[in-house]
Amino acid sequence: MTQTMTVPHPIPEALAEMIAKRFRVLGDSNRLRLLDALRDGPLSVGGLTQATDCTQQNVSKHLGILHEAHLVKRERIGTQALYSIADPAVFELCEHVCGGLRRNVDDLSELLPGG
Amino acid sequence: MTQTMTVPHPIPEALAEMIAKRFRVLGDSNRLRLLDALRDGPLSVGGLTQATDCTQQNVSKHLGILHEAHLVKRERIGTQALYSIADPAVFELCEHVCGGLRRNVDDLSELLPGG
DNA sequence: GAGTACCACAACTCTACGGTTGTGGAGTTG
DNA sequence: CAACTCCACAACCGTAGAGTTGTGGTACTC
Repeated sequence: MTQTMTVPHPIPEALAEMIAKRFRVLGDSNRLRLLDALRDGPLSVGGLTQATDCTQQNVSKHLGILHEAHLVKRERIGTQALYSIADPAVFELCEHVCGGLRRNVDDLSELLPGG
Repeated sequence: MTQTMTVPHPIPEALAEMIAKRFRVLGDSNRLRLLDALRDGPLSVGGLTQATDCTQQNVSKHLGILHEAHLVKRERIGTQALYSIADPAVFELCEHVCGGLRRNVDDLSELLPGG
């Protein structure tokens, strides 16, 4: 499962920008919380607006960004728009980041007495 | 190795912001290229300046950001500053992102005739 | 058809951040 | 000490992007 080193080296400028762009899409806490809210299943814009404490317009805007990045799927049901996770792999990404953060904290902890 | 679902759900606002912040650090192509340039081993600021086409001040600034995020280590040797990868796991992150991008492209490819 | 949800687009403001310029400090060399 | 190299800090400018406000469009309901 751990496909190793498919990224060319040195990395082409264009690829670096593509990867960076996706990282930027994930670099907003509201968008992460929207994705998190969709873990239990599809939700409408109204439902997602309640899940976060943003305005409906703001939620719609962030969902548009996530949708353009193919991170969520959109399905229209009557007057509603049902959003769902397009690729569950995004959560693995967050797990990886969390793992890195944890190692950082552990390293700091060892530097302190009683750590 | 695949530690599953250690991220709480629903995700706390503060944690979402921490994860988002790290994503933002990785959301710049020059920083990704700096990390990529360090894959072969430690390099000085001068060396990294040559590897990219940025000014020395810009490289130093980005390295400062990467260092503050604990993504690179710094070691002073005389007048030089040797930077190196602090946690090789960042490359796995990039691999994951690349995997997601590939799936997106493949999905698009199937929609086109001859795909 | 009138009224009412539900959603998304556009324009605007304000902040965050990338890049440049200028400069100063630390270390080495002669 | 003087000159030079290497690096990082600070101030500035320009732009990308997050959030708000306003609004229009689509689909149900009565």
